[in-house]
Amino acid sequence: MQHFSVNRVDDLVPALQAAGVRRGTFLAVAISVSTMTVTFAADNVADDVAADDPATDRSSKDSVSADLVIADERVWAVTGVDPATVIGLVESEIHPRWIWWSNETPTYLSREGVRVATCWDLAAVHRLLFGGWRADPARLWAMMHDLSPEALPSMGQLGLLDNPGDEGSDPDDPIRPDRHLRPEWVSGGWELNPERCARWSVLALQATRQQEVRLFALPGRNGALGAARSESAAELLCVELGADGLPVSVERAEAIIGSHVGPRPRNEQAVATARERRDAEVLRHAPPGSGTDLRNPAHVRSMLTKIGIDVTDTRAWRLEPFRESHPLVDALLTWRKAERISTTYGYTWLDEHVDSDGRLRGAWTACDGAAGRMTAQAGLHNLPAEMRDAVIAEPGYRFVHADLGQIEPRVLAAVSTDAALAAAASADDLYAPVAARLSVDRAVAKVAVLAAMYGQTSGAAGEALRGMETAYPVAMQFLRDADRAGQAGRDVRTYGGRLVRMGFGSDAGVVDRSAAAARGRYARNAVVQGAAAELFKAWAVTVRARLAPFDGRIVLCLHDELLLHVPIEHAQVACELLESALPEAARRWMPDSSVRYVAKARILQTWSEAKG
DNA sequence: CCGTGGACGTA
DNA sequence: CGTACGTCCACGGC
Repeated sequence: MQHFSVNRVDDLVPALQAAGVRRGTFLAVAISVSTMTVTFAADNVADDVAADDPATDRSSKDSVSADLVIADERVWAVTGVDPATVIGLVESEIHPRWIWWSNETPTYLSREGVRVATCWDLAAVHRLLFGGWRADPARLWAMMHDLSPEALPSMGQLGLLDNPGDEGSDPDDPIRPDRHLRPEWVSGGWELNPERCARWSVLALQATRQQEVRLFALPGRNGALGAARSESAAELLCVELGADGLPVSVERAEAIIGSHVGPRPRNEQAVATARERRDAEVLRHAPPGSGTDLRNPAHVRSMLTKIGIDVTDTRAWRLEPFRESHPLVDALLTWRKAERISTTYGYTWLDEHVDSDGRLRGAWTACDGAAGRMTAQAGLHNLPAEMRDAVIAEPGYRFVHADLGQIEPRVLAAVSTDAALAAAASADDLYAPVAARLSVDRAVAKVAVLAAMYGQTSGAAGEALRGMETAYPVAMQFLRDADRAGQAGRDVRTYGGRLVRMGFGSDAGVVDRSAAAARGRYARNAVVQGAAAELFKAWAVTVRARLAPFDGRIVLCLHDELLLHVPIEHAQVACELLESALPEAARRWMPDSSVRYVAKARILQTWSEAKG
């Protein structure tokens, strides 16, 4: 291990370069804040290639074997120098592909003002390979070595006594005799000194090689390696989204909130008074003696029964037809809307999530536990359309917005390799040629396509659905296969290789018919929604990379929608970049380019101008 | 205190 | 007897 201290840190970059570390080289890093240490590990044979060039991708080589014994990784350690500064230096001089266990590392780096372009996020790739969401190092390592995650060792109150796999072994070895990671290493022990820190980065490098082998081994998943890189970059994007936040005008937001629930209350008493006043506006229409708690659905339901409205639940869409029947219904529905604003998107929400710099910040995750869509907290993903009027670009900036048009049926065409549906995707409006093919109205065609993807069997879709069978048999068979797998409790994988677990729960295997049908729909939807999420993230991280030179930032990702915040002078180029990044990302996601994807980018001042 | 179901916002 | 998620609320178990 080469060791660099304050005096010799300038030699680090030349030493890395001399060892063959260059652009795109896998470089595992571990940061120990407590000992002010950062260590790097790289393969001894530096045969990595430019990260973003699919033509020279590792997948074209056959040199990766299943037997990954790494005898002599190269390791470097830097102590006594701010780790983030060191990493920032290597990033700007070399631009490696950083390897780390999870996005905790880029989160730390971001807080220290350092952002990197590319990485390999072991946790993100683990979620891809094994499904679910838990991806801590111990679990990741265990599953990578085919050890049961149920047998994960724990620290335990009594130390070694309750760790039978650990007798007589070396506490300085991070790997126990039973091949599990040593718990006391995982939970911070690796930070104790530079030697341990170095071992920790070597383990990350080894885990990466194992993941690569797993990805190559996925049958028929040429896209899995690209998905691993894309999902890793999405983790970086999520860190940045959380740090940057969404520009919001507090003044405008308060005006919108005020229009529903009145001005900002001055104290707790005023909150209660306003609430009672809103309640009274509904209850004055209610018959005497009925339940008075509007927040209790059971009370509301019995109240409605008393005025002759008998419903199974009190959801808005169910009550909507009765709006004219009785003034109570209209008052109730109006109350619900105001109550939503008041509780979820009211002044409290504003105070808690919009910082003094006018940025709405929430935590982002790059994939949910199911099909792999991004999620966001603090209401970022379910902001009422009305509130988007308060999402305003800052002075000197513009929003640049685009969404992926009809992304799910286009992705279905691609992943199912249905040539007829792919042909329909060549149109700006995919549903037009589908409607022509089925000899139905566009609206019916749309319902039929969505019904096929979501597993809906009732309603108006039935007839057109039969037309789909003859017009697009390949896509329909693909969906049916997923449905059957789900019903049988068999796991499915998305195009990019993400495992969607179906064998969950205690009742796996023996489920009643409706539960089996629900699983079928879940799987049917997951292979489409999940693949669409992969393409979307590939697009988003491509935009992130291409946008970097123009001081623009992605400030919102919404499943098929991107919102950029860009200096005015760069808004036009960002607009073009959003559109040109789509075919680039699609090509990387899936080499076969027979399906056309569409995105129309526009320059906006407020998000609400995007219509919706 | 915590999990569950109803309700509703987004895609 | 269309999918996913986040958030708030009331309830009922502990």
